[in-house]
Amino acid sequence: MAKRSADGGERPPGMADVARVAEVSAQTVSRVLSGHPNVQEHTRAKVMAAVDQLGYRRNRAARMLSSGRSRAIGVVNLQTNFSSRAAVTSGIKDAAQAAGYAVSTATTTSLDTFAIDSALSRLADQGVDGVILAVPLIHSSERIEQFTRSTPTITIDGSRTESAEVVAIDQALAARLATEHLLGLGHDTVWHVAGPEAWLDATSRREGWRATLEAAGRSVPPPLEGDWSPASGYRNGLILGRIPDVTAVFVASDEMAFGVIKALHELGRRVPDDICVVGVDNIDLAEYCSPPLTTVAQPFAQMGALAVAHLLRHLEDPDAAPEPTVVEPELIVRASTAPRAATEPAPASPARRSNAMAAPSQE
Amino acid sequence: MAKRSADGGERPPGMADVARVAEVSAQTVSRVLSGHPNVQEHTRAKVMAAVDQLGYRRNRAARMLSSGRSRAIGVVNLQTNFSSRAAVTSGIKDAAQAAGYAVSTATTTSLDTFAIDSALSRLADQGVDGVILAVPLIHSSERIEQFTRSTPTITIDGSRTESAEVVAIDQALAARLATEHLLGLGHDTVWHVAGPEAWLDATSRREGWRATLEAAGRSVPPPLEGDWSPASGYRNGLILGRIPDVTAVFVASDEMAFGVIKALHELGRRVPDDICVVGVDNIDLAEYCSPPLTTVAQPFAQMGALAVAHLLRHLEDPDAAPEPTVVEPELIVRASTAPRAATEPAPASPARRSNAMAAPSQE
DNA sequence: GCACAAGATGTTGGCGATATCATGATCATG
DNA sequence: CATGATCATGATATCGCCAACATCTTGTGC
Repeated sequence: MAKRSADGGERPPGMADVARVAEVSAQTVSRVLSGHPNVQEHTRAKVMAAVDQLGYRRNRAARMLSSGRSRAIGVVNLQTNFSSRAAVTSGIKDAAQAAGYAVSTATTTSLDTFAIDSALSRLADQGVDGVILAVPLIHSSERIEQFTRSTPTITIDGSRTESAEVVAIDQALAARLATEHLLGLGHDTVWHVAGPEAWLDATSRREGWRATLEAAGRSVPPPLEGDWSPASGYRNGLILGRIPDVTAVFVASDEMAFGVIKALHELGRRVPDDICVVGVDNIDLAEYCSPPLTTVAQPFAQMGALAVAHLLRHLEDPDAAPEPTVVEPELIVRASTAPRAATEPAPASPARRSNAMAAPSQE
Repeated sequence: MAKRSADGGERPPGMADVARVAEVSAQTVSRVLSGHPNVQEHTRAKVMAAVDQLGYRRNRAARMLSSGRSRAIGVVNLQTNFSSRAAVTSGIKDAAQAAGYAVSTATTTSLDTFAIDSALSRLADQGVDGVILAVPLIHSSERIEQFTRSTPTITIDGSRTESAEVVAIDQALAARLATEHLLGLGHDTVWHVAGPEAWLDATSRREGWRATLEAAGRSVPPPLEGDWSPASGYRNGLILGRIPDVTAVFVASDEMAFGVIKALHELGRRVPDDICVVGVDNIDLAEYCSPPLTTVAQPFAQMGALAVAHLLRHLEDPDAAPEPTVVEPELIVRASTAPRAATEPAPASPARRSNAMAAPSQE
């Protein structure tokens, strides 16, 4: 068995070593280290002294094996470069670390049931105590339901399952903020470049946009759809720029908004003079777009922290009532939107026809 | 002891259960699952059948405790939103996962010795078998050296320590590609916005830039310095735009380049007509900058994979010779650079004198 | 002053897997 | 056909810690 053969190195100290130095039993050491209340101050001090004299650290594997808990939580995330995803994860990590939990993330490259299931199994293998699901659950499978039943799970993108608790950003509100902002600037209606349907966030934004227009008695233009990438924004921008009616666009992500704006530039439509654009996410570069992008900031880190809080509460007390929670986004106004009245007649060179259809076709 | 009390749920099957079903000993199950060669095909099949009949999965904690190895590697990373960092991590994760290793990341918010040391400790607590250090090691402390001596470590940002192996992108080459590209376009010399000195990547780029200029017999302008953020690029752009001599700038990151370009726009200096800009990283949005950004793409994922390969090789065979490895970046030419000759006389508002001395002093 | 509660610490027995050694079977060789 | 080598498998002893129970101390009420 584990014989740190060769190496000549001495193995790291164990609880027994600490116990010997502190002249107490190993169990007492354990109690001190776990913050158990029934230990005399005097004893505690002796133990702590021994601990850092020896540079002792508890062995995670042994703890886990013995107690059946890992003090680790898992996160399922989609593998992307989008900073919004990273921001969520980092919020989760900070909160978890503060609570003494480790985080292990499993990334998936697709949203299909199999891929998500396999990410969950990887986490299960790691022995996580709970999971935060940061991807949309389009079709939940029996295996997934079974997992969420046996392992406390929080979803943070709006997915509902039988047995998982939900923490999310109010996406309908995000859409309403953006849309009302544009209407308030004097636009007759607002067009929309949505995210992929598979993403619940995306559909919530789309519905929020639609509802806002309807509530205001405006016509609802047909929504376009992208895949969150700047390239897909660009393709949609090439379309929007050719529709004379379009004066305001609500784009479901900043990355896509960059693409839309680039396309509009190329078509000679000025932003914000001819067309106003609002994004979502408030990525770092939003302010450095030209023009600086008006967008809806999402409290990613806060949501991550909240998800962790809920999960840990659930882990400590499995009977706690699951309460869905939403956090609110905030509109950040920059220069990609401006009052419509002030800049009505725009003689800028309108759409040129040309090889502008170069956009590669993809679903 | 671990008594899954209450819950009424039956505990997951153990190796003994599998052994019983397959009518072999637990040890044989272990052999089969570890791919040990000395097992008859017949037996192996029986065991496998039992395994997936029961849905058995080995308990990681027990394995770890018993074998002393965790089959997990750790990554130390800086907490940022920059996609380049995420790309490296994701390259690492993929490669590790493919090899059956888990990855746990520890993020640090600062580069000081204490913060890095504490990130390493967190990883040590997790019991990782090896570590990939993705942040620069400015001052290595005794504790850090001790860690790298006892745990196989790879650095991927150029840090050298006594006992860690190095995998890195050739940053001097990145700088040379950018600088030579600009010189090749007819510029007399090239200015530089560097990253923070603490980052070895940044200093390598700066030295590569300097060396290239010197080799070409050009004058070397004083380098400016940012902190990788778009905001710092913007600040430096406001300075550069006021210096009439400046016609070409090599910016040490795309994010900063966005800021530089925004500043130049605001000062009325056209890109690329008046000033050419080259970035580094080739982030997703680089193509959607206006103008689309010429940049040096770095093979982040490849480097991550390579680092994992080296680390695992080292783990399997501790005596393998440590061989430093570099991977090469690639220049991506877009519209933020153009031949100088073609656009010589640029009557754009030249430098105004003012508070342009804001440049922080640096060595 | 006694019985009993509550607090402080020690003792024992695994958690689930793997390493090591032991054993029985098969096989080549002289 | 005996002898040792090689292969396939089993038995046993932990790995380092924590849970449950046992024990010993101290304090408290009547």
